[in-house]
Amino acid sequence: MAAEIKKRCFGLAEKNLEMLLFLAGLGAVQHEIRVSTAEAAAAMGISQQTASRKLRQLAADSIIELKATPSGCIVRISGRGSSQLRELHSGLQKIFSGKQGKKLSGRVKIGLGEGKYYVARKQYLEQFKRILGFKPFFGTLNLVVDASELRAFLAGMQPTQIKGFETTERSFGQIKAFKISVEGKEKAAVIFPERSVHPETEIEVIAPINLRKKFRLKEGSKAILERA
Amino acid sequence: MAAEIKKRCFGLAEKNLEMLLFLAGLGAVQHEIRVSTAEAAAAMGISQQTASRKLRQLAADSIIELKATPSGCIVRISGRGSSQLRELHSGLQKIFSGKQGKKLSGRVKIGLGEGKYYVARKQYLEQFKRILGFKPFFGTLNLVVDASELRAFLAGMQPTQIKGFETTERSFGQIKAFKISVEGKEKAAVIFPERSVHPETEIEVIAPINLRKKFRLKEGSKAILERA
DNA sequence: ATTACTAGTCTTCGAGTAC
DNA sequence: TGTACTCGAAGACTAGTAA
Repeated sequence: MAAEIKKRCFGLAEKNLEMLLFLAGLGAVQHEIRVSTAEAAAAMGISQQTASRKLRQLAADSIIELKATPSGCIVRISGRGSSQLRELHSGLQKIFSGKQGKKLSGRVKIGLGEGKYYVARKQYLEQFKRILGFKPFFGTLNLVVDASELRAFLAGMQPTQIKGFETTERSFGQIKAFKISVEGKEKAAVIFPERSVHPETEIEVIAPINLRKKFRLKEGSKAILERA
Repeated sequence: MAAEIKKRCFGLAEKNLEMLLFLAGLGAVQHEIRVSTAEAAAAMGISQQTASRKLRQLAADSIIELKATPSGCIVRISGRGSSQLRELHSGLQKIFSGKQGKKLSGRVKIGLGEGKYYVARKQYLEQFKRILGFKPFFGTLNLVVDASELRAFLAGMQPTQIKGFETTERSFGQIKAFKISVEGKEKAAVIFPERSVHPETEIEVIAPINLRKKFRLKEGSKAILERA
């Protein structure tokens, strides 16, 4: 009975989307329409009872305004329903515009310099050189990015594994690295040391040169990463 | 086990649409992506097991190509999946373009003249005059239209009821009428005699004048109806 | 760390039917 | 014709767990 609140990818917490689309297709976004539950049921390949129930559920969730009369239902999609459909629409537009996860923009955050400490270990350096193809500059560029943009950006790439190792003092965990380019030019890599628990919206970038200097990046500057 | 085939409004026979949208948002339309079932599950507010099942269902329906490895899933949306998303996209575009069900185009079909017989009854004529506001020309214009366009066109209008009656010889059923205009000018009405079983894609139009003559319509000519 | 099977629970469906 | 209730059946979900 409790109204479940689920966060969904497209702002679409709606399970009766199909019915909503059917109604929208009948023009219920713009104005009131008449539908019988049987008509909707036939169009969607479900029973009249289920169509009736789905309509009432949509109405209960304020997705549509519903007046059930003995001669049919008068339906209009509410503001909330429209905005859900619009969100879906713009989401699809993004997908088919082709600019999906090819770039990632972030804002520079001057970190505490922990990155330096890890990256400078010679056991890591040797692997970076061999696997990524460059000896990283001593220091990392930290960027704050959007979590879902980051996910989309990374999903399309193969990660490279940098193995961990142990010294007499302590052990160093493995690092997951993704080859990228910065500002369309500079070869670089996003690294995820598997031990250190980063916030989901913060990433570390290493490159053969001092990125901050080359691109004159200050705290809060915008930087664009692209797939390599 | 049998693959159910349901005809749906948006060409979307897919119940795992949410997962499909999630994958598309990660760029799986353009290229292969890596996702773990747990990651997808967290993003969608479902369990890892369900995410796994949904992925396999999508793969079984050839909506996606799926390679499950011990280090995650490699997913790419198939041609079939893409086209379903595209259809959804264009459907939404139609909805928000605002040209939803405001007009209806049809092709003239020279009928057998049955319409004349009904329409010309003086008991009907009297009601047409009173309720629709005009005395119809002796003869109907038959149009072949698209079933779903017709449904969308009619859903946005209030029907007017023309009552049936009985003569000594036989009885005449009631007629459902929708006030419209033809070619943006001529006042008219689409009528549905409730007795006669029309095919879903054929409608009868009555007007105070001879529409066929006025607009020079022949068999197969295109005619546009608008809401009144 | 993965994927995915099994089993029990919970949700959703639709036939019958009331209004 | 309509909408919508009940209730038994079918399907979907998750926890536990194997691999």
